[in-house]
Amino acid sequence: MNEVKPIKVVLIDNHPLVLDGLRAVLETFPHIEVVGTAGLALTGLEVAIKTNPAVVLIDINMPKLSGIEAIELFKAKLPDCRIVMLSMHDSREYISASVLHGASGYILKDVSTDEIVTAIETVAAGRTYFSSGVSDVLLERRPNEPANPLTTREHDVLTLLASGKSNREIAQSLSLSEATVETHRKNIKKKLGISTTAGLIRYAIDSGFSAADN
Amino acid sequence: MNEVKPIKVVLIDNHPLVLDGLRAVLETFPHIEVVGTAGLALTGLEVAIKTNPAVVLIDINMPKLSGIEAIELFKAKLPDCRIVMLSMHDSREYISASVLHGASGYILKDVSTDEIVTAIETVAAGRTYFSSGVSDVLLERRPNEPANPLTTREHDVLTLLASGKSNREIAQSLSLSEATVETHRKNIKKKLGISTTAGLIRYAIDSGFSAADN
DNA sequence: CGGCGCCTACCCACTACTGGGTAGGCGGTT
DNA sequence: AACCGCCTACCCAGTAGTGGGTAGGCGCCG
Repeated sequence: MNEVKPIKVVLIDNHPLVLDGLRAVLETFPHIEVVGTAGLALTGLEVAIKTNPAVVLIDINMPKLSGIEAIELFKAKLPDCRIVMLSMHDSREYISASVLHGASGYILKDVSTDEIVTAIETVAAGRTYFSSGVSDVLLERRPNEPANPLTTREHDVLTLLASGKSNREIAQSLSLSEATVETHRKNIKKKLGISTTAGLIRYAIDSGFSAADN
Repeated sequence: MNEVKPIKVVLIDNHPLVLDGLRAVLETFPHIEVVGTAGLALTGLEVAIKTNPAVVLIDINMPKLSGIEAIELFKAKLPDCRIVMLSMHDSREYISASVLHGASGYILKDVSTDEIVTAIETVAAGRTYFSSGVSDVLLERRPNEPANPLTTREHDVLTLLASGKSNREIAQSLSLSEATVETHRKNIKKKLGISTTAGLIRYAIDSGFSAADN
């Protein structure tokens, strides 16, 4: 059905390796055309505005701009463009958040390339695509449950926490009382349903907080 | 110089995406021949024994077998095979550890594909290759400094710690006293020069401990 | 056999984090 | 104006982790 006009795709990932690899693989399929790639969400947006792709594949774990924020930008500038999130891990909160913000698909990076092609075809046809592990997460969660990502301040605290700082150091960095940092931390834990510090840090790293190189 | 006989390469990575992508990219170079790929270190070893490649590219962040352990296995079975480590982050201790265990190269995944080709050519020619960020790390460190990776037990403890477990839970998992787990944790911190739990977890995740999907 | 490294385990005082509150100020919405 | 969400900040009792020891048992190597 899509043999006549190829599906235009833009790829965004901060790993050139993944980018070039994905492009090389996708270009072996005649019905898919990679019209642009980018290493940052913002440059990706520029590329997409110029090329008007049907589908954008974007890594959720990006340095400057979180995946969720990126979805909003893309949806605002290119409302007809379908967005597929790529993620290394199945960070539960962000799957639902992605969907709520308008992503049409969510696939884990440990998926086969065939499945990525299927995902592109499916969302280009106007439907949604979620890789196996992902749909489980979505089913677990009632739609009225807000899946509220964190507030700005909570985001700040979590980022510093993930970079290996103690409450006291975070308080100093943000010019806050230590007590306030603890309040934020408590709220984050409550929101995410995570009880240990270790779990918080895993969550932060998996979700693309934390520059990952301190 | 290598145009006549292509360099035989085996790729090992637990992300099919990276694997297929890397293969697709490398196959556009006539002097490089990908003779096999694998998603696990052990299956990779089997493939390598059958195909006798000149170079093995292996992800340091593998579920079952850590990158370092994998190097030892490969060196034991295939002493002439040159090994290049692929890593997502520049985990300082493990760069040196890789080199000490016999890796011929260490490249970060956020490197261009051209640089990967250069790395393959260089190690196949009998030299070593380290991507830019990596060589800095090596220079920082005196060769007599042991770069001692952790003991088996410390490795176990750190892995569980990174998966979000408390000392008590780790003690239960490993059938140890809580006090012993704390001793191990103290020793790990001393060895790595990391004081916070958060820092430990970052280290663990960056270094390819932690199954990354609990 | 003596030494060394590792694993195990405990003591102690101290500090940090936890999880439960409450609460004032601020800005935006109804 | 009343409400709500967010940011700020504190109280408290309890638990967990820190950092400094010591120490016995075990296996390996010279």
